[in-house]
Amino acid sequence: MARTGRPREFDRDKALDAALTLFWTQGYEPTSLNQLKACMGNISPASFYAAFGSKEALFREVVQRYLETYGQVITPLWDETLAPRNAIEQTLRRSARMQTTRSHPTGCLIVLGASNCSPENQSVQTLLAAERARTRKGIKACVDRSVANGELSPSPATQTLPTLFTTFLHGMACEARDGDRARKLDAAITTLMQIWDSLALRPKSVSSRQ
Amino acid sequence: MARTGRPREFDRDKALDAALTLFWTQGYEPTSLNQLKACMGNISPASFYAAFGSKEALFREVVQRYLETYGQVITPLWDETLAPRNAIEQTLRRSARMQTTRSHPTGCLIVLGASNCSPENQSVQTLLAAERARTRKGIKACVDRSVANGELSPSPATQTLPTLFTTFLHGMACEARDGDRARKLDAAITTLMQIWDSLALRPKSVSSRQ
DNA sequence: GTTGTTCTATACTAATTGATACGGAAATGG
DNA sequence: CCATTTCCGTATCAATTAGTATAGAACAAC
Repeated sequence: MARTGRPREFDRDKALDAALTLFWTQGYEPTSLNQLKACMGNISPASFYAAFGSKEALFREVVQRYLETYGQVITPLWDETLAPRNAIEQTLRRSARMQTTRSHPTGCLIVLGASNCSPENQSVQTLLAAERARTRKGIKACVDRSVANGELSPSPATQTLPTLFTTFLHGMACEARDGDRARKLDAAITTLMQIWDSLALRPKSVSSRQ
Repeated sequence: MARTGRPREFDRDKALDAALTLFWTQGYEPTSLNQLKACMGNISPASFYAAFGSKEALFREVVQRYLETYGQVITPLWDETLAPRNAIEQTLRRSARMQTTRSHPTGCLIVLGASNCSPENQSVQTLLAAERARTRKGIKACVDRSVANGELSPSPATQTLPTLFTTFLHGMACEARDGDRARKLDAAITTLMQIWDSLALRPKSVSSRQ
């Protein structure tokens, strides 16, 4: 459907990607509209608000794009064709690699994107907290699935696994931001996964290094 | 030594504590001078700058105070009278409890205090990164010490332990901020420490729950 | 009580924040 | 060509940012 009127002069998609990079680097609040407009191709305030509505609306769109691209590293959590152990291991390894890759900002936008917020931006903080809760739930579902299929016993130790893996996953955001490389985190993941094996009644899946 | 002149009307120490709480909750950048002055007892701008110099100088003082109080939970790392395994376990358990205690903000100021920063405040970010590096070094020293005394073998798996524990430690800041309670993290720590035991050649220290 | 010192209150600075108003430019559809 | 639609550039908004200037108030020492 052809739209009438003067066409937009900048590439909305590229502008969104540029905003994603800036928000990922600095976080929500410290990123000013001036910086955003500059990195989006020196667009005017009018163009900005016409195309994206507001700073918060842009951020929400940025988070959405992040989840659809970089954030895909954690989708194994919801892939029931994968053995639960493998799903978690893949999630950790792919996150480690993604968060340490230098062709884009390091760390995780969902963990670090709005970690410093004044009260008036609590909605933004809540947005990311909800995503983290979703991840937590995905990890727990994998462990539950493994208990259900008899690989893991429903022991107290098993019940600590979701927190253990989630805490490590979120901690990688800090380590990646501080300069840790993929290889280092990946090696730690290998050691971490041994906990699973030590709790397994009967091994159902083998370790895979993608 | 008695100082001449009009004495200060507010309690500098209490004001510093109030600033600590505010910075801990919101982080460095989103915390405005107006908020600070308000929570410090509605002190005037003149009083603020006379007593603390600048926002950044206040933050540095706040970090110092944090390290001298709440941050003391990680001092076992440098206590060579403790068995290395015990030092790390104590550090994790005490951090978990401290970060989840509700009589003050949750999470860790060193991890979360300046995670969102614009370029002009990079010095603040660097300040906290240096502290995290110090922690990382302390954890590694414990593992090295354990290898040196023959408890752990210098295997590849052993060499991943510092990253493993550090990542988990820093990850707790996120989990605590998201509402996890001490008991939950503490249980995960119990499971995490089993990795150490599985790598130990000969157990030299027993698990302690403070 | 006077002097000297250090505090506080008020007003203010220049710069920046996120967001708008408005007029003109540039395209489409007829 | 014209009419309509949409976008862009500029100027601007009120509010807030970190930080100061100035004048006077409140204490100590003498």
